[in-house]
Amino acid sequence: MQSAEKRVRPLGEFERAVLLAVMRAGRNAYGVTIRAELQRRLNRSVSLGAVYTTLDRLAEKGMASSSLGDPTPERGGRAKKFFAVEAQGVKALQHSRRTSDAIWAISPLLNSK
Amino acid sequence: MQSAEKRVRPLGEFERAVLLAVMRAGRNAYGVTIRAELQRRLNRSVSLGAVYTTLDRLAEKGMASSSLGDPTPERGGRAKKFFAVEAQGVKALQHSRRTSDAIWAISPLLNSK
DNA sequence: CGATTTCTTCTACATTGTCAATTAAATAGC
DNA sequence: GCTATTTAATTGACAATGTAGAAGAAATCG
Repeated sequence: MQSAEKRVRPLGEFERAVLLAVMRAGRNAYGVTIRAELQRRLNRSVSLGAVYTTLDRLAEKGMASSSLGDPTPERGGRAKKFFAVEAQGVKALQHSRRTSDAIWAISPLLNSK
Repeated sequence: MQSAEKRVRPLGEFERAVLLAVMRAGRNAYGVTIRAELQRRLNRSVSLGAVYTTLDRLAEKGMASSSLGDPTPERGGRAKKFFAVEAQGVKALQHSRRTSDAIWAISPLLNSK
């Protein structure tokens, strides 16, 4: 019997970047660090709002999860909300990776410089 | 003196695929062939409407151009509208390629299997 | 002409991308 | 206890992209 192919919801490009950034940031993945990672990598500025919005949507889709951090910062400031990539997220990323490769493979003229 | 960095408008992922498909189809790039190429590559169905809409948007942005084909088909049927990738489109694709690579480089865990 | 074929246009709407502005929670001082 | 200050998260909005399905156009054959 064949698996029903749960149709993995496709990821937008920014969602992908965010998910990967979360992965990258590891146990320290929360708004500010994620944003920093994104800006560094994408080499452009990204608003925190954009990050949170995307993070929330990813969470809704079950690709990421969040947990409130210990409310014991060093010097004031609201508690952090940490994010983590869920199994579905990894799945989606892998699928996304395949699609991305397939797209670039369409025309060999543009391969990695 | 430094170039003003004309800010290359970013390409959405589907736009990218379409542009590459046009490139691929070469002198025979028009709705039907482009769509076929996309479906084969992306391994999923794509409506003609989606293709044309995207093609038009790319043209508006100056990344692609079109020209009406010779109105002399074999057996009825409206004339074809051929598309070609413009210099700006190539530029955008290259830029897009770099960004795409940068994104995947964020977390090495997902690299090409 | 009218039927048929091959294409392109349109109309619509869902999803994503992105901010700027607002609100919340914490803590150090007074 | 207040309140200024700090660090984060949440909202509200809107633009850009993704994607179809229905409708319209142009050609050719009988």
